[in-house]
Amino acid sequence: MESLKVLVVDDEPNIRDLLSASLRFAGHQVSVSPNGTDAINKIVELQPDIVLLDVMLPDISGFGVTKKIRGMGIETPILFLTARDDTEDKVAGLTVGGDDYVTKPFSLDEIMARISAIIRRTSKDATPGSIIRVGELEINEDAHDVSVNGQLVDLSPTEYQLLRYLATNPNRVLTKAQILDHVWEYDFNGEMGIVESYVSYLRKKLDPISSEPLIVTKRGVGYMLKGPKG
Amino acid sequence: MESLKVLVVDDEPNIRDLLSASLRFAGHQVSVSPNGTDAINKIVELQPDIVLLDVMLPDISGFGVTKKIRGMGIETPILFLTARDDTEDKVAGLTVGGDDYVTKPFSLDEIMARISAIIRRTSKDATPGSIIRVGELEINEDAHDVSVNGQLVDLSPTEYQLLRYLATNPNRVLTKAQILDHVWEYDFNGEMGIVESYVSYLRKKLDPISSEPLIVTKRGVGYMLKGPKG
DNA sequence: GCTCTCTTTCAGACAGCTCTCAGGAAACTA
DNA sequence: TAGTTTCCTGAGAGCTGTCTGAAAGAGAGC
Repeated sequence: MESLKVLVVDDEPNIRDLLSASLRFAGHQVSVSPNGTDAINKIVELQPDIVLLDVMLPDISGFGVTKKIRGMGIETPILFLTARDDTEDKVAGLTVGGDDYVTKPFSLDEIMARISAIIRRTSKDATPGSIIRVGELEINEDAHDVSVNGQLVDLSPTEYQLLRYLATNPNRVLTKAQILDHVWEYDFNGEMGIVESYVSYLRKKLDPISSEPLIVTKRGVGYMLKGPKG
Repeated sequence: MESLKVLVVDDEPNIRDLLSASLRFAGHQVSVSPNGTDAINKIVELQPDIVLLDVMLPDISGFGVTKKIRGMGIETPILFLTARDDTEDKVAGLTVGGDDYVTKPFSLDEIMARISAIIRRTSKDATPGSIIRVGELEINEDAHDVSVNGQLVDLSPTEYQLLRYLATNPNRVLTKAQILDHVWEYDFNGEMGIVESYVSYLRKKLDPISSEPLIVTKRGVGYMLKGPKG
């Protein structure tokens, strides 16, 4: 994914920092905004490629912001951030066009995946296949499908996300802390043992099909997905 | 690695001295700070390339310092220093963006490796491969892999660190004391015999593959990794 | 309501690692 | 050559990190 102009709109500083740090690290130009009116100004002024927009804002709601800028003829795609218990149907109606939403608390990897998906859909010409291939492994992000040597593997949501994160960093050791930060929700309060458990689950499903173990343990460091060449 | 501006923030003078001495020796410009408020001032004033930040400070915690400077739009990467028994969930969240952490007690070589890694990741343009090559030896820092003449060698964490330290100083004799200081944690209380043991382990694994002994003993002085020339 | 799946925690088993020690080899010294 | 120092390496005790099955809890769907 090339460098994008991203606007992050949220009234919670923690969320803003988390998102802006991650997005900047991913190579994007990030601006932040704490409320609706400021967001509208920044959208008009900066013309971002995508807006991460909290629905619950102190002044104008995220919906209001959307209505306003759409009224101005601005078609910037929006990724809404909503609380989990917000009535989903209200949000669902807003995902027409290029828009989408994630519920709080989210995981970083989920946000990144959604952004990629939106950009992929809205950029007409380029259709950079949404397929991640690492050796015998193939992940189809559109279909949420995983196959090894052409054979489909049924994964739970968390298993899928974990594998996806590993697959986007092949031949690179990822610490349990990194995995926890990217795959689990940001308010997850548990221990790293859960990463071990899920790696174990993945291995049990993948290794019987693959010709050699895909996930290798680097003792004292972390885990690594083994790609075709070192 | 070129010369960097580094700020070391820790309330323990011993740690400050240890780190600043090593970093200066490595050619960096080092400033130190004993607490959070002073650290914030110095970060704003000096604009360091990287901050080594103890989490446990007498006034503001390392997290507080981070929040403050991030709020000012300062994106300097941070390497956190945390106690090993801090509940790990507190640490989670630190590996997003360019930041990272090490647990106390650490080894100097680990600190240096982390700094290199952070700088490598955050400097967009230059991607100086994370591969150390010395003669027939090749160390892939991303994969934590070691190979001799293309053949993979399986090393324990300590063996890896020792070899890495030797490989970053090829054709240069390193005393056992130096090795102990760099590879083992700073509160290690044992004898230098352990260096001999680990050199022995390494030789047993490397020499059967290499065409000539890689690690040579300089009797009465220390050990040296033999590079292609000299 | 019930069932089923998924998530998360936990504890036992186990392999691998760290570190010490001691006997013996090798290399200097005189 | 004999004595002394330094280094090498095998053996082993204890520890740590990892794996995995079991089981409780949460949530979705019927």
